[in-house]
Formats: sequence, structure tokens, C-alpha cells
Amino acid sequence: MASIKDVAKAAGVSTATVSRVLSNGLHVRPEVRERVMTAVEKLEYRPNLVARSLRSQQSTTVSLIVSDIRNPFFTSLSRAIEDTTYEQEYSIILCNTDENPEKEAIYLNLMQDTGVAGVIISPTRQTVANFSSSNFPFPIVVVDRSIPNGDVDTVLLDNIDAAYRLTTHLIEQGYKQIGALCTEMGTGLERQLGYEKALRAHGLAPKAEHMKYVLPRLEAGYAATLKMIDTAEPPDALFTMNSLLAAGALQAIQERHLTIPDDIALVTFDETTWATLVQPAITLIAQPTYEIGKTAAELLLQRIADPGRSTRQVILKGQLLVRGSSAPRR
Amino acid sequence: MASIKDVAKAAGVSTATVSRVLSNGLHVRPEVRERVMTAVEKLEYRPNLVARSLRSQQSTTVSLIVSDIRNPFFTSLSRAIEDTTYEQEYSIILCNTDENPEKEAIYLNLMQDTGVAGVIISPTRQTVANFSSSNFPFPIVVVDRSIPNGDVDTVLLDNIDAAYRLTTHLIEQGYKQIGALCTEMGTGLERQLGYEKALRAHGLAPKAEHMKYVLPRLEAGYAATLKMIDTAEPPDALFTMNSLLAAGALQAIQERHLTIPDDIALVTFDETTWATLVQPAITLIAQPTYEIGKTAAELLLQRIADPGRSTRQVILKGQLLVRGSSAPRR
DNA sequence: TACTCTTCGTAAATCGATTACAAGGATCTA
DNA sequence: TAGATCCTTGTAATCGATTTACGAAGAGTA
Repeated sequence: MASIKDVAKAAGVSTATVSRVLSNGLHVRPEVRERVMTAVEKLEYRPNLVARSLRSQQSTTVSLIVSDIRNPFFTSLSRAIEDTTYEQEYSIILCNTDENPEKEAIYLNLMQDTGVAGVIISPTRQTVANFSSSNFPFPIVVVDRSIPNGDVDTVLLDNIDAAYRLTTHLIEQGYKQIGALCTEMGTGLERQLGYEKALRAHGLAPKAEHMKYVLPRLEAGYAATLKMIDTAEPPDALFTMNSLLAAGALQAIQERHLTIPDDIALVTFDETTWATLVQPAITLIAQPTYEIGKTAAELLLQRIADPGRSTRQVILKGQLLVRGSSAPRR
Repeated sequence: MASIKDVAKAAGVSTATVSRVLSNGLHVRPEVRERVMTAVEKLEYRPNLVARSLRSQQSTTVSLIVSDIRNPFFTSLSRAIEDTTYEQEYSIILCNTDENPEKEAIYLNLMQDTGVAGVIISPTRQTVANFSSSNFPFPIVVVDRSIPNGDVDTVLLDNIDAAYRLTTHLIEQGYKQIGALCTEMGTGLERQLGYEKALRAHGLAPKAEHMKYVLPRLEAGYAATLKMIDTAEPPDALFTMNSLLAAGALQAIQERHLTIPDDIALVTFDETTWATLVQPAITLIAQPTYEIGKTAAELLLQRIADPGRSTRQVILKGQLLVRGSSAPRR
């Protein structure tokens, strides 16, 4: 593989001149530039980005750190981020933490060691707890999670509001015993707040036996739902905090041969392929996932370009999509 | 940030000694090693991987190049690869090509420029056409696509066999007019071969009007299915080449208020969350996606460790999961 | 004592680029 | 025409590690 020295020799100039031609082309005679360019083409020279990165202390790699790429929300997010960074010739490193702070710390250290230009992260609970952007030696953008009084670029949904609207919708449709499948990490807590707030606002009390805390996994949603409906007083509606839990809940409901929404209504977060394929279709709050990812990537690239700019939090509203699974209670 | 020089100074040794302590520890007195280690800890020294990579001409990054991470098959694949490489302290760069050879070429060049340790790729049609592992300056593993007489590590499904079995299953259930939604790229061609082979083996001829070539997108599956069922002689069963097309087909079938499988049976490739949530559940060929990814990552890491080893193709069998959508024809 | 062989450590080269600085030449101004 | 200014180019330092070559000290042997 040809190096800049080979090009310099072939063109009869110094490496500095070659570098100048390739970076901005300033202060180089057209004739010399021509010579350099033909040498570059003849040798099929391509700059070594590792060497460039070491010398310039810059990088064209950013990192995306999420709990699990298989979560459809993060899948879509990653695609949006990749699209956006690709346009500016950045590439992305993908990291799954499984909400494990140790794995997260390992990856964050690794990103420091490799000198990435920046990081987009959906941080674990622990990291959120004492978050400060000054902890990190690179620009950072937080997605999906809110950072209390954090001075950091953030893009996320207004989860409390979305959960409030979704719950209120159920109440307005006539449901009174609204159960919830909550997660203790991530966005679960805020969504739970919105849910409880809506109940109270309409004179309904959240019942302890109708609320379950689970891990964000299909199997957990399935098991918890079974437990909830196999009781003397099952809820007449169920609110799950994400699509995985909804899938588990649906499986449980089908297994008990209950009909939606007559026996039990079902609403959730996050649009998926299947939400409109099952019958009845599922009422849910759709997040603008692609837009969230695009915005996060743009914020990051802007901060890389101008580290001193003021931070901004972008809070997007979810879209309530009313479908058959929450038809008026009869 | 502390560099190796700072550590050397603090420990009163040369940088070479520090490097030796950190790499293998050979030829260093225990007492000196001790001094170095305390200096490392005191300064919180972390080796700069960019510098290391430049000097050693090695890297601990590998790249995954696929058409679209949102395809559930690739999502699962990526997770398996990430898990496997993480254990060996490698990180992965994610690239989406959208089956666009230019985008693919840009990424492949980029990987060369950044000196990645290796690449796992699901190549576009063009790249498959004249594939040679000697085209690439790094170890490479191909997944999901077969390379004719290619001397390269490969992991993929036996697509012809799987499609053959799936089609035969339909025939055995009594279906005679079996339509197909094919894709012209990726694994579509082999699956189509298996489909046609099965029809012929049972004395059925593939009907041109029951075969449509589409892009692997939900909307395309929807539109093509509508066209196929809105005819005088619609098929009594439909075979789609992947889960996105199946979702589109299902949408079209529901929209025309046809029942599965009485009006039309539906089978496809790839297990998804929704395949068992819809009613009836969908009969399909499940790929061992996680295993494919794990195997691909292992092959790559082994080749990185030993570039001279002989190449191997790993061909896995799909699993036929018979469910309600292909119940016996009445 | 002199000579060889390890062992341990240092200095310096190296990876491949970028860039500060200096120098030479051309152009311009007074 | 001398001096200032600008443009062009090269030299060499630098980024931060790894690694080779080599020297000094200590051990063993005749």
C-alpha cells in the first residue's frame, strides 16, 4: 500500500506538499497539484486514517451505546444515526450494554482509548444518576433517557405526557381498572408517572395488584400478564411500557382466550410491524424514532464542530394512534 | 491524559520498559514492574489505541456490512456478532448498504483506510458476481449470501433446501396454486430455485402470473399481493421470500377480508415476534440467526489470528415451523 | 584475570500522516 | 533599486505507542 512518501517521491515533492494538496489545496501551484494528483491516482494512494487520527487528534468515528440493538426502537434509531453520519463521512461503532453499567463503562473507556469524535448514548440508570458531561473526554449526546438538571445535549420523548395521554384515552373509552406493566429502568419510570398522574386526575387510584415491575423482555411480559389476569379481579385494560412487553401480554391474553378489547383492552408504546397486523390492531404511542436518531446525530456533529456551543434538550411529542385494541368499553 | 512517557518518567524507567510491562512483562525485574504498575495506576494511564494501531499495524475493530440493520435477520445477526467479538475485546463498526454497490464500495474502502482487523459482510449482487477474497486487504467472512466457487469463509443457510421443504410442505397440505413473492437480490434467487424445484418434483409448473419480483420492502409485498389476489384465478397459497414481504402480504390479505388458510395459505422465511401473534400463526422457515452471527464472528476472529488457515463454508439448515397458516387444504 | 553469555534497560527508529517554521523566489511599492 | 510582502515549497518536529539495536552489568567458565 502506497504511503504519502511514495506519492511525494513519485511527484517529486515533499510529503508536506502532498498533504496540502489533499487537505485544502491551498498554496500550491496548479502544475504541482496536477503532478501530485496524477501520482495519487497512479499509485491508488489512500490516506491512512489511523495515522491521520493520531497526528491530528481528530476522528471520523462516533459511537452508539444502547442497551440492545434488537429493541425495535434502537434498531430504527441506529439506522437514522447511520444515515445522518454517513452523509458527513463518519462511521459508527455499535455497543450493546444490556443495561449493565460495567459493560457500559468498559465501552466508554474503550471509546476514550480509541479517541472517537463523540458518543450517542442511552445511558444506564447508574450513569444517569450522577451524570455530568464533564465526565467524558468527548462530546456526548443522550437519547431516550432524561438527565436531571444535566448540562448535556439530549433528545427524547416527552414520556410523562405520552403516558398521560395514553392512559387518559383508556379512561375516556370507559376503562376503569387499568393495569400496567412497568420497567424499573430506562424510560419506564417516567411513563409510570404519566400513567399514575392520569389515573389520579380522573379520580382513579393505581392499584398495587394491577401494577407489575418486570424486565423489558417478552417472556417477562407474558408471565406478568398471566399472573394479572388469573385473579379474581383482573384489570379491564392493560398498559405496557414497551413493545416487547406488549407482545408478551398479547401472547398471554390469547392463551387464555380472552378477547381484546371486550375482556381486556391493550395499549402500549412504540410502533412495530405487527401492531397493525394483529386483530384488533393495537392502540399505541408512536415515537418518531427516525427523527430522534437524526436529531441526535445532528446535535452530536454540531457539537463536534463547535464544542463551545450551548447545550440543548430536544423533547418530542409522541403520537397517539387509536386503533381497535382500545375501542369503547361496552 | 497521561501518555506512556509520563508513566516512564514517574516510574523512573524508559518507555520501552513500560511497554514491556504492559504487553507481556518479560525481561523486567519484579521490582521494576511493581514501580511501573503503581505509576500506571496513579496516573490512570490508558494506552492510546490509535497510536498502538499505527505502530503495530493491528486493530481490534471489525466491521459489519449489511443491507439494512432494520431487517430482523440482520438485527439479530449483529447482536450475535457483537456478543462474540466483545468477549475478545473487539468492537464493531456498523454499515448499511441498502444493497447499493457504491455505498458498499465506499464502506469497504473506508475499512481499508482505517485498517480494521476484518470484515463480516452480506455482499450486494455485484460484489458477489466477481468475488475474490484477494480483492480485500483484510480477512473477510461472507454471511447470508453464497459465493460461487469462492475461496472465502462463509456462513449461510441452505436456502434451496429450505425453500424446497417449505414448498413441499404446502403441496403435501393440498395446495396446488402456489404463488411466490421473490426478490431479485440477496438470497431471493436461491429460495426461488428451491421453490421451483419443489413444484416440478410434484408435477406442478410455476405459473408466471403467480410469481412477482419485488424489492424487499413491506409496501412492495403489499402491492404485489393485492395484484395477485385481485385476479380471476388467484393462488391458493402464497410463499414470500422474507418477513417484510410476508407482513405486506398479510396486510393485503386482511384488507380483502380473505381468511388464512381457507382462502389463501401463507408461508415465509424468518421467525419474527409477530409470526405467532397473528391468527392463525404463520408457518415459516426459521433461520438460526444468532448461531449464524456467532459462527461468522468466530470464523473471522480465527482467521485474524491465523490468516493462513484453510477457508471453510458453514451451511446451516433452516427449521420448518408448521403453524396454522398452512393447515391442510379443505 | 580474561572472556563469553545472559539479563535488563535505554536510546532511537518506526508507523503515516499533519503542521510550525523557515527559506527562496516572485511580485509589488516607494 | 532596495525593501516589504506574498506565495510556494521543503525541513523537521510531532502525535503516542511498539520494537529493534545495542550497551552495561552480572554470572559463569577456563
